[in-house]
Amino acid sequence: MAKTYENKSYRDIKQVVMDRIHTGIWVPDSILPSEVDLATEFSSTRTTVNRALRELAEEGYLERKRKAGTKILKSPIRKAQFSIPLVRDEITATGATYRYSLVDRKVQSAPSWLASRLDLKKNQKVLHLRCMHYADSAPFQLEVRWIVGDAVPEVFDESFEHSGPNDWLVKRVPFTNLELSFLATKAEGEIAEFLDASAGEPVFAAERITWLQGVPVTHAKLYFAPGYRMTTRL
Amino acid sequence: MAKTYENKSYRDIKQVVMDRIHTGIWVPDSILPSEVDLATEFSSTRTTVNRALRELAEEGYLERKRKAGTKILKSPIRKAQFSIPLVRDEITATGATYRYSLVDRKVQSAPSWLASRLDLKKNQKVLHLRCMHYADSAPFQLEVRWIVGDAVPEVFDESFEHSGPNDWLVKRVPFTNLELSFLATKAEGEIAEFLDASAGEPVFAAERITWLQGVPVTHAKLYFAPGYRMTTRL
DNA sequence: TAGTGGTCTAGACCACCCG
DNA sequence: GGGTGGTCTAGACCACTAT
Repeated sequence: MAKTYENKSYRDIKQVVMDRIHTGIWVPDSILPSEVDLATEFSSTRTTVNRALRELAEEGYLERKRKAGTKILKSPIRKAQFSIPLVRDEITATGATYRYSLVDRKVQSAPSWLASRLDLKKNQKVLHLRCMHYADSAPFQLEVRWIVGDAVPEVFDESFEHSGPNDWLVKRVPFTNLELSFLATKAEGEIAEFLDASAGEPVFAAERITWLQGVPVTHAKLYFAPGYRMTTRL
Repeated sequence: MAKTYENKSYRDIKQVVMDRIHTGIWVPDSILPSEVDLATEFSSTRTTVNRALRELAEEGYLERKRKAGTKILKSPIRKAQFSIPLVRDEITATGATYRYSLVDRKVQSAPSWLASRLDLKKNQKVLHLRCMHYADSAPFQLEVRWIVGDAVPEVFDESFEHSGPNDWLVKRVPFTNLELSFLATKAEGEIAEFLDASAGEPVFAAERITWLQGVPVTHAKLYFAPGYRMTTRL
């Protein structure tokens, strides 16, 4: 005997759909009833059902295609979301005091690895910065940044003595594309010294490249002090 | 002379809102006009404006509160999304051939560090597994996994000789909560051998803990072969 | 308590794309 | 060609919360 549901909210519908998937009433690779049918079953409207299914699709559980219908994905595409706060916020959020220090600043031609990575023209002028971010006087992050002059000419007027280029960039230069990588690397030489790490110690690093409408804006490599973890919860 | 917009789609409205923020027409910390006003301006309806603003809020640009209105955030909370595919999919997506190998399998009491981490009772039975994942015969990932027997009793009947516990778990055991960390660690001893890494070489690792309605299900630590990067684009 | 966003309804037109 | 999802409209009631 089929149980009848009389739900109202899109949240309830999401819940029922997920329950049916988990209990095996609906199985992976099969097609769900159409929105119209579900709306009838739930004594709801298509608009509400649509929102429920749309969100579940965004969350990676379903795949929707016109005419083909809504399919249950075999293995949900689990998406981990990391929020990328400003270093300052990340540090002060822990209760620690944030301190910034400019290590060096130099205008130069783009080194060839960078030109190749960002697809720059030969000899394009870039601003090269190295900065340290401290949490309660302990090294937290070493930032090695390159900013493309053609994309942001005003950057050459900034000293970045008292605050980091990231703060400045997010306020001034929007970006439309971002490539972000996480990796493990070895702390050596100066990097180890700045981070107060033993030579050869593994450190967590992030590499970040941003573009504004196809134009490369900046390349940043962030080396975190030993022991750093990037964590998220779902 | 104020320009009038006559947009229809929620996408257009999102675009206009973002443009106004980027060009400084609307500034951080200020409050946007109400949905009703915007609907009028855009010759649209509140429903459509609502969707536009709701999505921008989800994307981290706005903060919305009843009665208080919609505020522009100073520094948008940038969210990086990483999809967490099954290892198999990650490897085959590159065109390489995937191979799985069970290293060892043991039923035992939870070691104290694990019991503490997952908040298990003393002497709770867990299944301990170590597995290797290869891409074209090159080591790709070493998986060190613990599965809590009380949460998944059937797991003790599985041999996991020919396919990994992850495949099995995602099909059989839904989870409601997930903690995921990325970190850099040193390859030593057996880990280095399995990953074909030099002793002391930095490797990228992920730690993943899942719960089902508050009950801990599994703990996995994934060690990637040297050189691995986790990358995402926005 | 009044104003704002959160959500639902009922209906419509359309784009896409499978068969 | 026809069924499915994508989206918009016009209107309504409600929940929250700043004032």
